[in-house]
Amino acid sequence: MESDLVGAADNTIHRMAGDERRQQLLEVAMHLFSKHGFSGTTTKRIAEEAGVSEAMVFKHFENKDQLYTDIIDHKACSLGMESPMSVLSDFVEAKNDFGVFYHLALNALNHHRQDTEFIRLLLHSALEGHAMARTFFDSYVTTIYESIGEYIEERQKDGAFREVNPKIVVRAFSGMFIHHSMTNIIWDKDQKLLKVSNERAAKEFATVLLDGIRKKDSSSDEQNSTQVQS
Amino acid sequence: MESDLVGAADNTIHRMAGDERRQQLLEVAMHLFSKHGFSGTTTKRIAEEAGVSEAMVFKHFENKDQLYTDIIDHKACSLGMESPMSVLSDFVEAKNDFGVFYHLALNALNHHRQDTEFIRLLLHSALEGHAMARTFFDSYVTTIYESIGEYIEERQKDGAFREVNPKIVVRAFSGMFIHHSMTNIIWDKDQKLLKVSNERAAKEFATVLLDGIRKKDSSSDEQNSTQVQS
DNA sequence: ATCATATTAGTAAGTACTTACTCACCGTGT
DNA sequence: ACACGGTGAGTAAGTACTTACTAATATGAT
Repeated sequence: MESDLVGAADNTIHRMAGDERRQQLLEVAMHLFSKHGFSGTTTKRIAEEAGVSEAMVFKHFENKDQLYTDIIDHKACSLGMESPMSVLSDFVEAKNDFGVFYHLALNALNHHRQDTEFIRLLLHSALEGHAMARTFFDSYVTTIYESIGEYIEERQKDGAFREVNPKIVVRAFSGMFIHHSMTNIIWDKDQKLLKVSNERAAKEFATVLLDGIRKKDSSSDEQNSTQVQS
Repeated sequence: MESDLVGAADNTIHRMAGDERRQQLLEVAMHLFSKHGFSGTTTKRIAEEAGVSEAMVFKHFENKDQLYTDIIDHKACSLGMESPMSVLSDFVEAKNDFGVFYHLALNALNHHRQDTEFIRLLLHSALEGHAMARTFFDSYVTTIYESIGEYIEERQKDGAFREVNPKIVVRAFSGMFIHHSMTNIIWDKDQKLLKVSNERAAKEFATVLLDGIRKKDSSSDEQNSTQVQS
């Protein structure tokens, strides 16, 4: 069907160092798993793509399952788990509402764009019911819901926000940017339907969340509000 | 691992009518495909689950691929394709903003909840890059973006909505309820993180979209500074 | 109704090939 | 000299799909 080579820039003939090859196998495997899922990816194909015999895969990884979870551990540690809250703390302390939500969204959108493969892998494993997906969700997503939820609660006490269930607000807002990323990653890769920069998207999403789309002051000025620049 | 029988309420021993069996095979296969994906589902397993020999699968369907696309055609015609806009036309004509967005969301949420298997199938096929996923997206999703987009444009001309790219608004709003459904379907099936009725969710989402979460009458607004230059 | 006939639902046992995984064995650099 | 990166040739269990066949049922002429 397809032929997607990836790590075959091998002029320096064979014989990599062990760790190097292991790393390469992880990358090749991730690429394939993210494209075809777990059961859609064969160990033979992984080996081929890495330019190595199938036996090598099993020298470096106990079995296919182990390889899969190793990829996830590896990636989850290096990229996924760096708390998204750390970047926001300044804005949270300053109670800069727009800053908080803008950077939350922008940060996520940038991550998703640069780590498409991991997102696809995550989705595959979630659909297939792999245990790791649950782990990721429990430790990562729950954290965000709590942190952002707390911020919203605080701002409600300040009288700055309406009284809505904070979790619903988090769901609504994360829905905006996560669904935006998902659409671009799995449905509309060439962004025929909607093409915007991450900055623009984050800005509009944050503005909608905070102010909605309905004009509030129908009395005074008719149209100025937010200006749109493409 | 698991043992999920589905259509084995067979007291009337064997020998179904052809169409009946075909229907049963479609249902069983859909159930399995939605759970394990295309390559994760074997024809043997489908046959087993239907309580019939593997050969029967190939009597009714040319091959595994054909079975897959037959399921999708069948489902897409019967359930997916009924335009979600038809329900909204009354609200659109009345320019009932809340009505439009509330019922758009509620309708989708109810559909997603009652047709979880099809949603999972759709996601699997999109991830696996099956041609049908693209078809579904092109014909179904695009339609919604256009219809709702037009409504928003109209309301902007009325001076009722701010000037934002309508497509971004659609993306933001559809993100709220689609991501809500997706989360409940693939990540948080028992809704530990957030449990709300579809009516409640639709209401809050529509309200957030229209009015945001920030209080408008903030006379005591000290720091807003919602300016960020990208 | 009756019984031969045609049709259809169904199967057991294959075929040709792929799958994950193993093991005995190279060859080269330090 | 030997550890270490690497392979060729396996194996047993699956895989999608086929073949050659049986038996239940519908049909229709008598």
